Amino acid sequence: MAKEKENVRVRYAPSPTGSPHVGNIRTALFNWLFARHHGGSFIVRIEDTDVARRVEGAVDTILEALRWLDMNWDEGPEVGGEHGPYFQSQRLELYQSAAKRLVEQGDAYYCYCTPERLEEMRAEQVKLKQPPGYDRRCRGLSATGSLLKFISGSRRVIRFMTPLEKQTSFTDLIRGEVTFENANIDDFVLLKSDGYPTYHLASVVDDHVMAISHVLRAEEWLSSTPRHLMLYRALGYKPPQFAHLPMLLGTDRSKLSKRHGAVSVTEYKAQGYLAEAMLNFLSLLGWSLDDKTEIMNRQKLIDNFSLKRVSQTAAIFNREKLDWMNGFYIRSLDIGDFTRRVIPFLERDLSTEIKRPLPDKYVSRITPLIHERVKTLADVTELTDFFFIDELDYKPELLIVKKMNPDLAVKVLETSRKRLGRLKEFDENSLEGALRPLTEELEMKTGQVFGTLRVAVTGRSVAPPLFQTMAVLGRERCLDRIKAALRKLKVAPEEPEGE
RNA sequence: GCCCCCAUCGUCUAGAGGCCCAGGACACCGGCCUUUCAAGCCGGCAACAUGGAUUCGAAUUCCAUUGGGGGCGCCA
Repeated sequence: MAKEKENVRVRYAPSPTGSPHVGNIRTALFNWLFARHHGGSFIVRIEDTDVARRVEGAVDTILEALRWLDMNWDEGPEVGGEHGPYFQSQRLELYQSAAKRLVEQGDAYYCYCTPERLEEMRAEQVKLKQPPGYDRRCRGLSATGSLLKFISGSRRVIRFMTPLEKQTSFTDLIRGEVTFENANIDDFVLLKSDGYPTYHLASVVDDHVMAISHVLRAEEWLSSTPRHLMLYRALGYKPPQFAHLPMLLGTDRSKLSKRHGAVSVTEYKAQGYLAEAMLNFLSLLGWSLDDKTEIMNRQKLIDNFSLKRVSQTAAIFNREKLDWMNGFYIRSLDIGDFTRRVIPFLERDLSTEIKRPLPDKYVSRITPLIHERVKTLADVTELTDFFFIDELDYKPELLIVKKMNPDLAVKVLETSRKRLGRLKEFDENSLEGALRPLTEELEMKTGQVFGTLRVAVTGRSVAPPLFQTMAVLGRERCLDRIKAALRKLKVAPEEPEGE
């Protein structure tokens, strides 16, 4: 038992067809946590055996995602390892010789059926309401017949000769014993006509050669597991242990896809989610520590991760909870760290008319004001753009806050303008000292006075605390904005009733 | 159509026969705090899919039904 623990070797085997899906990364995370928990190895292997679907740059995107979440790999691209290469496209001979060996052993055969024929066959099966699957036409082909077709130039694949009887069972670490009737499994392709292996062959060969101890993959693979087991047996390999993780679904309960909005981790990063939050959130999709612990850092996750606590039920990716958790992590950042992380988002999203680079000192006076008010780093721009813009653009009506009228608003603005002009210091305390008494003097509520000022100074009715905001903006800017507001009020026509 | 998996609040989940007329979190709804918005604190709403069986006792075991998901490619 203890010996097995030391030999834990798991892999994340993405196919470079685009930017990685959160579900895909969740699978990577569980593999990574499992490896780290057991002191084993986490291997990254690129399954680039589909020439047609390969996407340029996808490998980099995938590795970048892993790096962002700080999931380091012990073997794989860039770092190498004893079992390389870690790109399947560079291991073709391995699969080809395995396939050939299976043919020689009588466990596989050449198939000359054309894609067109297979399509017709499938159409027919659908029409007759039969289960789709290869009809095994070439299975009985004699060696001579096969050779003749080959010489005549027909393209061919290698198919596995699936046993027609009995059943295949195995113990899934999460679901227990699972059994399949062999008769329901068709003669699947091992080697495509372009000489590339299918997933089934390649993953079995590689998992064996790379000494993978546990295969942790999404549940969508559960029904191909008997094929893999048959292959292990035919090749004389000892199979690894299997654990099929619950799927991640979209809000409509179907397999998570682009239709469900942001699905790639790269997008989440760009939207201002923190890697720490994403990691924590993903870890809770299909796994839990106990009945109350939710906030866990990387080390705590590693310490506690266990397949025994992985659920069997598919989970819906709940964006609202992610938002909450991201906000929680943001709030727990110290202000310097928060500011440092915010700057790239401001640089990216603020109007191009604003001079770059943004002044660090000014920005670091602003960030404390919205630190606990954002759910994502990208939220900051919208909340703070009035700090950077010269001319505020807003409707004059906005200046008439609740329980106010234009005359009162003018009064508030005029009075505060005078008062602010005389202030010695323009910091939070003196501002409060000067403005708070105004409410009594004018016999108004704080909401009326401060609300009006808020709009004048920020151009919006929702903003960070007034005195701090004004202090950061500075006297000159505040006075200019109050003047501008006054102008808006005097120029603005009376609002017609009932509009 | 066939095969496989799954089934606790809207969502993520705790629960491995009595501790559960079911606990936590998000969301939602109130309240407090408060210059707006947040944050924070307090409170509330809300679930064991259905039917059988086993048992003194079932959310927990078994069987059906229903529902959901996944798979059935020269894709992974």
